[in-house]
Amino acid sequence: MGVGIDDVARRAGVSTATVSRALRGLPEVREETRQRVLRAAAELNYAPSPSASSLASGRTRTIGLLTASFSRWFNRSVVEGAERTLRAAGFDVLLHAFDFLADGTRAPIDMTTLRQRVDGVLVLGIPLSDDERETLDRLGVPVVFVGTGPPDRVRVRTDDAACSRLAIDHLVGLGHTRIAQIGAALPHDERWSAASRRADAAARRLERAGIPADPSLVEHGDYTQAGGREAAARLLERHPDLTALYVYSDEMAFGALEELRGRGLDVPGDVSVIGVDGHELGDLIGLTSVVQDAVGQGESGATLLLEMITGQAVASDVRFPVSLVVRRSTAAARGQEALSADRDPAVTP
Amino acid sequence: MGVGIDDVARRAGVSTATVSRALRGLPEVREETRQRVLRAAAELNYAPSPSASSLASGRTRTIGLLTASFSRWFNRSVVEGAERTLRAAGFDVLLHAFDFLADGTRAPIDMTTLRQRVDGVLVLGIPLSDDERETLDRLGVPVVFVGTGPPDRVRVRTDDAACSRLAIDHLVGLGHTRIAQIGAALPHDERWSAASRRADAAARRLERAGIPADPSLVEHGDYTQAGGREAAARLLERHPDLTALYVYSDEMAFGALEELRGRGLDVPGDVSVIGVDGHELGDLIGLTSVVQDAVGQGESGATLLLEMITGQAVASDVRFPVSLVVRRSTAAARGQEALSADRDPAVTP
DNA sequence: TTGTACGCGTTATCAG
DNA sequence: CTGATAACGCGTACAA
Repeated sequence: MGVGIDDVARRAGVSTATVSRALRGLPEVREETRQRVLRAAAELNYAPSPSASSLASGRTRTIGLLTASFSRWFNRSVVEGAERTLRAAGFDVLLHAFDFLADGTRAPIDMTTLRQRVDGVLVLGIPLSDDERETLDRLGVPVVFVGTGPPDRVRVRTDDAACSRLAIDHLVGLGHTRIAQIGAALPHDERWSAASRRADAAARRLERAGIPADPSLVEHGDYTQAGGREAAARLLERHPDLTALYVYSDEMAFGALEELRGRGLDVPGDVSVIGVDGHELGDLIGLTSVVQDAVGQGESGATLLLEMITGQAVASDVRFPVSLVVRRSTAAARGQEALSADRDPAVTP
Repeated sequence: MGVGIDDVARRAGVSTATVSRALRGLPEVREETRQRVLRAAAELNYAPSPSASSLASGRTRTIGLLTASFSRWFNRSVVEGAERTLRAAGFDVLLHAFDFLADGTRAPIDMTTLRQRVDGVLVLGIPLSDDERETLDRLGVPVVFVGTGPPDRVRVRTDDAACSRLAIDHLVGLGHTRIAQIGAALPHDERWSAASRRADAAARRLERAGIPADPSLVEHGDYTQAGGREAAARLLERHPDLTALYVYSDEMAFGALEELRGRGLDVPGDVSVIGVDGHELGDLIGLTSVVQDAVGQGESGATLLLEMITGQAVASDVRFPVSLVVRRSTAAARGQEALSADRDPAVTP
């Protein structure tokens, strides 16, 4: 069934080898011959079989996209950017989404399913175990990490230090001293995750402001709204007197807002909340946030991967800038009202 | 390079044919032989080459997922459910996302890239042109439509009539008569899109309530927040006196809320708003909504597709139920306060 | 139940 | 610049 390369060859009056060369745009074909082949292919509505092509060439024109679930804004935004870039370059995208359990763990990823299937792999927001990294390496294809990744690999990420700096300095500038955080529990690779970089940077900024470190002021969520809500509940239980919350993602921050509202606490009257991401609904909800360009990180990661596939040398550590967008969810700590005289007095979202 | 099927055969002391049969779990292999093969394969860390396997068998164990962009909640939720189901069945997912332009149009989809690449196709929320449907058919693989699809195809969808019935009856029950709608402009297949089904059903319910049809009370968005906001602006420009808004997706409804707030209008004091979907943030924002199970629709579509691939007869039209969740964004029309005496008086989200 | 041998549709090598 | 032909690695009739 189906029309094959030799049908085209026969019709164009050339060999299959020439058809293959002409269709792939190789330079050693006379222009007139190429046109003849192109016409014959079009007339027969010919399209090469990807399996046969892969088998013979060893290339697949396919990229594996390993990502944590779309329930997280960052992941789906990165996927959007990466998919678009890869498709524009003629690559297909094989999607592997992984669900994390509530405690931050997940089932181990079986990389062997990708063997011989992809020309490269993009890993989004999933810290991999050493074992997983090793089997990934054994695939023998380029790998790019987006969002979180070991320092010796090609990676694209948010400037996490700047992230925490902007957030903490903003809160400190408003007079807050009882500042709690909602980060992320991650089973693997903790030192190189975005969450741990943010935690480290936050600790430094707090110290710099003369605020003593207190581990009990740090809780962990799973980057979902529900997880953020639960983490906020645990914090408020332990520290009813906290006045500010630095949350590592907008979605977790939304969950925290729900919890605060549920407890009858006013935002920002009683508690200021700042998130990270730049979620589309941040404006409507009035959430102050450190925003980043996630789609751009996807595009960038895809571009790097494509360059590696064509054998180019690439920058190994691309860092994306962040910026602060102040909305209604943060305000001066009690007793510091003067500082915020010019701010919108509107209350909870 | 790499270990092949004959390495395994040699090690297990059998032929390559037996290795192939044993590894695929075919019944005609003696159990003892199978174990020997399995052990040899494991020891050599063997995995069959997908390209070679596809080339020889004609099967790919891959599903094509055609979807409109993840910017829409429905799409990403369906993808989540479908991906999980397909992976659990041992199928890979090839992701093709398509961006719609603001006017509801998009670049034509080139289905030929899927030829010989997939065993089936899942189409999510993209109305296809006749031409696209035809080339899709020529792929010769089963196709399932989720969210929107022609009546003669296997499809999974929301009960759109119930959707509009719940929404309109809710608003009518609150005493509203100037009810505007934000639907979706779709370039192809308009008669069979979810939006047109909802529009038809809404018109019927309004008529039933004695409210005359007025096309100028219907606007179109692109299912994004920004599109919803713009559509709301156009409606309010034309009909400053409208008191209720039935929006075909929560995200567009969020955009409408932004526009209303921007104009200093109170929700639900001046205008009631009801959306559709069951977006995670509906609760925090206080949006009344007709909720549906999008993840379930993804799972269902994937299951149907898998059944079709194995040659089973399947239900051709699966309809998912919807239900109404009332929150703060809807209230009695002015002059009807008595009806809502028991409702939360809270104002704009 | 197992083995043999051919075919799947390209690409790449090497001559010409 | 073009053609002949050998891989590529596995599935599957057919034979045993």
